[in-house]
Amino acid sequence: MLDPKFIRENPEQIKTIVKNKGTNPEKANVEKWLELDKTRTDLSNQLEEANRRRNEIAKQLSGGNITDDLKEEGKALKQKEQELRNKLTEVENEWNEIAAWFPNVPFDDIKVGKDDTENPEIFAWRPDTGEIDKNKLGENMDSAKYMPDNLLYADKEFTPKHHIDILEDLGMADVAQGAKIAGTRFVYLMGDIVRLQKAVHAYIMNHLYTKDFTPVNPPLLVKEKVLFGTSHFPEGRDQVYEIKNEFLEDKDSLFLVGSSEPSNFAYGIDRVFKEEDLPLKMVAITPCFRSEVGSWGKDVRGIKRVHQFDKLEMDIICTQDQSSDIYNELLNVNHWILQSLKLPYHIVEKCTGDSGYAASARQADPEVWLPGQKTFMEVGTDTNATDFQARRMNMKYIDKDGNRKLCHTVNDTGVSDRILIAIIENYQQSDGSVLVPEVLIPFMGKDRIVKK
RNA sequence: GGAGGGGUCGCAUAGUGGUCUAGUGCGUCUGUCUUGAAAACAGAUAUGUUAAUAGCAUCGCGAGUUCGAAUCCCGCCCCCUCCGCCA
Repeated sequence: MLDPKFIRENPEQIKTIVKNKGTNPEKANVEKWLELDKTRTDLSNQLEEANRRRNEIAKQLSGGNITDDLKEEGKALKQKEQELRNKLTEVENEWNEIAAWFPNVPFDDIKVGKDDTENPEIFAWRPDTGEIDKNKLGENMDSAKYMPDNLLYADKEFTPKHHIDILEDLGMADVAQGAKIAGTRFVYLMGDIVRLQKAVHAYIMNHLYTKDFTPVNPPLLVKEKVLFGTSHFPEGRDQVYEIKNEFLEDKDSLFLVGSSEPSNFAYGIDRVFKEEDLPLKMVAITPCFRSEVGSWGKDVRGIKRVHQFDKLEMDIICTQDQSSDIYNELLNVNHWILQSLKLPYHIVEKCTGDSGYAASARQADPEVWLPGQKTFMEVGTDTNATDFQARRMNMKYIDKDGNRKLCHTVNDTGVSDRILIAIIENYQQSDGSVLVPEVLIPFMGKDRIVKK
């Protein structure tokens, strides 16, 4: 949510942002909003004037000296007030509805681009030779030609396999049974792949504990306002599973979160933090649920895009001065994870056209190189939402001078289950086994995953 | 699912139709006093909105009665205690 005052004063800028971000201009209709805004102010002034007069009359009548004239005027005012309030509510609803579609203002240096093919690469790294010269980076996949052609950890040269083939050969994934009991894009993961997942989680959590993170187990079924708060609604409503049945205590629906981000940030709803208590650095490992509507024909093979997966997610509530540094700090966590797992990767900063997430003022995606598929796979997203989510969630802090200010929110994927794909495809061996990355061996209790 | 109690200004409480946006205590801030601190005394101390030190809104939420609602009616939410059921 943007500050109405800001919209009022910068309508042309909003139009540009709507265009650059590819937001539906019918929904994010600036002109219509401005019109409604005027009507709203007008109605609101009239209503306040009516209320003022009504209060005045009530005061005059207090103490029992009732006169019919004033009583009649009061009665008439009540009528008028009712009408005004109805109109105002109507206008305000529409006014809010449109404003809900205005995306956050991107930072000035964010590239204007049409889609992911124009995302600038800001960093690239491979385990054997280290960071790739920044001059060699470009857009999208331009650094691919500097990425390893072959598997870096293979015992000998062979044609790499797709992760799902490796998983099924090793008896660690059962897609067919998942589909049978829950439908397509549901999968059973079993055995060492699960142990590997737990190892990755433990490895990262131990690191984050030293960085002042608070582990959180949040609710995963939440009310609508939570998903509105993070801006998953209204834009991404179709991505979310709605739980609606007669057994809910509340009549309103609940929604299964697609990430712990909404749940974690909702911890700050209607709160006023003390400045010295910020940043509040939360980390949660939770299941995530996504309908994936609209991408039913995409990534159908394997576990890259499924309806349910686990994610280690970092969510930080901070002051306005802290968000940029926190954003970089989280990106450094991503660097640390991928480098210590010795996975080749690059990081792209999302251009306006690829940053569909309304709350985003800046976003970057770490993407791991898959030598077998000769492509990068997104494994996370670091997002600075500035005050966009905080305004929707009414999340504030009191600064040193006693002023109330909106918080900033920053969120980043630590790892999702996609990291398992990255590990398996990069560490596969000619005999079908998979090496365990060195740093995970103590957490895994073994150095290789083999067929039973 | 059944029975009862409760949600008021940071905290604790008072407040059953007008003098209540709201009293009192604690806390916090400022001042007086003091070398300084404490104590005592005096004053201040909610948020949102708006150009506004004026106005309006807000006593869990929503709707209603009334000229006028923290207070009355209706619906809902949340918390606590007990019983039942269950993971």
